[in-house]
Amino acid sequence: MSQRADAIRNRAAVLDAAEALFRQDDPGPVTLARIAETAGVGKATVLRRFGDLGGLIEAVIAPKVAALQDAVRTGGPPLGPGGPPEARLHAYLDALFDFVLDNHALIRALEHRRPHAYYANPASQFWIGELARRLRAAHRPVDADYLAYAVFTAIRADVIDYLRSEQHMSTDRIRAGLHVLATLSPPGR
Amino acid sequence: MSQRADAIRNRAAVLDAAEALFRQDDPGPVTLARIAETAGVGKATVLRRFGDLGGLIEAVIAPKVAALQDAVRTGGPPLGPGGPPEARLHAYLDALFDFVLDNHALIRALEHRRPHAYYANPASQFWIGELARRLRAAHRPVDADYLAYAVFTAIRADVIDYLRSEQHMSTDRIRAGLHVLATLSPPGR
DNA sequence: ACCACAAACGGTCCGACGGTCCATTTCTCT
DNA sequence: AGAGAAATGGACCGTCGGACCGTTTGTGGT
Repeated sequence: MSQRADAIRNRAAVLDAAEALFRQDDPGPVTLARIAETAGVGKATVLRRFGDLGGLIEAVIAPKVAALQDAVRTGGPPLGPGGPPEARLHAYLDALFDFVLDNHALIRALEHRRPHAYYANPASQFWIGELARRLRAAHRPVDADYLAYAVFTAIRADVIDYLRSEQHMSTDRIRAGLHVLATLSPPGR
Repeated sequence: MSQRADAIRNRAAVLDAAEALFRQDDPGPVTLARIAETAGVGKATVLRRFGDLGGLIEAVIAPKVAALQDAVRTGGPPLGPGGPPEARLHAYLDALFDFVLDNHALIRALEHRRPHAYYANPASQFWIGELARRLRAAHRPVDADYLAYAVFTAIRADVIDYLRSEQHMSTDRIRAGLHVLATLSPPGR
């Protein structure tokens, strides 16, 4: 046997506890000790299982990331393969935007721990790469790789949270702005 | 007399020390204790003068912010008032971009302490407001207020540092991408 | 020149945090 | 049931931002 039963149970308990804490309306500081306590487990158990707090957070979103990646890679069009490039780009933007809205607290935590690590994260790299691909497919005569980073940065959870809570922008307005950003093309002058 | 001489001297020493530390190529963690030690002063002196670390950092960039704001408000065109809207927008973007490059460590420190605080900062609000104004003046048929936030977010120091150091994008490429971002208009379909 | 007092000072202390250590407990296989 | 490996968790550590407070220092009035 590769894993002891209690270890598996505890692992799940920790993931559930972290998820629950981050899911709250205002999570406040989601600390290692709080997660451990909520899971009814010692801090060391959390760390041994996930390496560090960053690893735990990544483990919490991992299934959600995988689900979205599946939809993108093998789901039905236009989010999955197939369909007109224009529609694929917009469907992808919507999916990404919803993903950030759904997991904003989690993502903010990731963004906060060493920003480089957030962009370097395999999941982020996938989102950005796919974004660039779809921008290119939509034939935008621009530096698609840079624009992909710019658009991805525009959907950072901290930015969106700020625009919503402090600037009172509706999600629809932000979403619309995002689509415009990705639809823009240089003036033909 | 409103201020004692030694207080003034120490205040300057602290500002110089902080500036020097942040100015280094790789500042590493610029900590309260390190700033105090470099300035030859106790930590309490730093805190009493500036409230907290955030206040100190803001005090360090304040003169640079003021200088750029002066150039924007009362300098010669196209950065200052006057000139064609198109040129004014580009000159402003260049100035803002250079400003971030020059002060990236300082700005990253600000971004890192509660992202909301960074955007809410009066200086940031000025940059964003002016950006929206110039976007509107250039007659972009878009949500200028949102686009201003998006562009401002694209010149976050953490993002630019990442693109340069990890993605090996040249500053010229980033700068060009930025100009394109602000020059784009929706396709006329 | 001196003195008294407010202003400024800085070393020490505190609480919170992420992470490590290791003596003890608990599972699982035979 | 028993042995040994696996897992555990509370105590511990280093670091950080910030508060406290007894001591020192500048300054304006005499």
